[in-house]
Amino acid sequence: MRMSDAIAAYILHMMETSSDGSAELQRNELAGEIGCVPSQINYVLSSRFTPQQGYLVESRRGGGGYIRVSRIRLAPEVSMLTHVVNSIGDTLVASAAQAIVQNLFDGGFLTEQAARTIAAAVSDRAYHQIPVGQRDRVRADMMKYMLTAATMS
Amino acid sequence: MRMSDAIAAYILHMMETSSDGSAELQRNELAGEIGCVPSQINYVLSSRFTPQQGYLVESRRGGGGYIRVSRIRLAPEVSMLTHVVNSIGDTLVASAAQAIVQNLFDGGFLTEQAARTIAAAVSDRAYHQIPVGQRDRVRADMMKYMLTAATMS
DNA sequence: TTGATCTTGACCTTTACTGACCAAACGAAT
DNA sequence: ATTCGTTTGGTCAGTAAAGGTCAAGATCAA
Repeated sequence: MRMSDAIAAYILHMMETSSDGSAELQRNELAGEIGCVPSQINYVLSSRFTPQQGYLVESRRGGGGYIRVSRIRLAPEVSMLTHVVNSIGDTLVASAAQAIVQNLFDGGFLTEQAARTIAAAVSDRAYHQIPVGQRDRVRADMMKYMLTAATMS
Repeated sequence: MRMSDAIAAYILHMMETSSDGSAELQRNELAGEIGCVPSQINYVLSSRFTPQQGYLVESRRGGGGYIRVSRIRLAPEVSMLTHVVNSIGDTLVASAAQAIVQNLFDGGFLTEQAARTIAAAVSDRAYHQIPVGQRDRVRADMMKYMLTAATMS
């Protein structure tokens, strides 16, 4: 198992077991327990706990410093999908697209069938006929059209 | 025996003997064992483990990367979708795509949200960045991937 | 012969990991 | 209040470790 996955799992577990659903940790201590360099914690936070994936990360340096990770509170349905659509730029990489779909599904904004369908439509394998340099643009378009349509249900 | 057949057989064997019916492999390692170049694994996956043939391929790059191949479980009630997927050729015009979606929705094979989503993804508007002559090919691909994904649960 | 399928290798993109160096917050001494 | 050492976390560039793409050539089958 990748070390990054172990770190992510650890943080997720902390979030699940804590009373308020957030994880509060100390960077050096966690790095010591898991056995990695401290900066890898930052790598995991920035690659797997981004706002687009539905997480909020706050931190403080100095004595008594901490890192707190919590799930972003989800807004009402229509405004959530609209907000996500508006946040998508002209291009969208496959991994970011998958994260968006996962987050919307977790938040209950997409049915399982719709989520699976969208995930398939934005996966890299669906674009093999399209030149590599253009895929992310088409994907962004596709995602916006689909989420907009999903909103109207 | 062709090398591609050997690779396909190897993957199939992995799937049969694994506990969950899926094969998880590392591209370079498998290429080394079988004695072919790594990229041939991709060729085999894209020619013999397509959604139309009933397989789902997922992969991840980077350290600790992997390729996972699994067989799509087909429930009796979704044989309709399977049949539709198989009946789609290499190209698919927008009007035919809309008709297919409408029929599947009417038949109760798609939820309303999924139907709206798919309809958006195969509508002409979604393809304005793609050269006209290529749209129907991409659309056919997109439709097959989405319907295949929609059959899974 | 000719079109489809197979094979290969050079080059590319993404993801993971590490460590040196940086920046901020705290607290005690002045 | 200022200074300064200590304790945190932050950044970034480099390296390594995967898988992906593409086009050219080889082989096979009709």
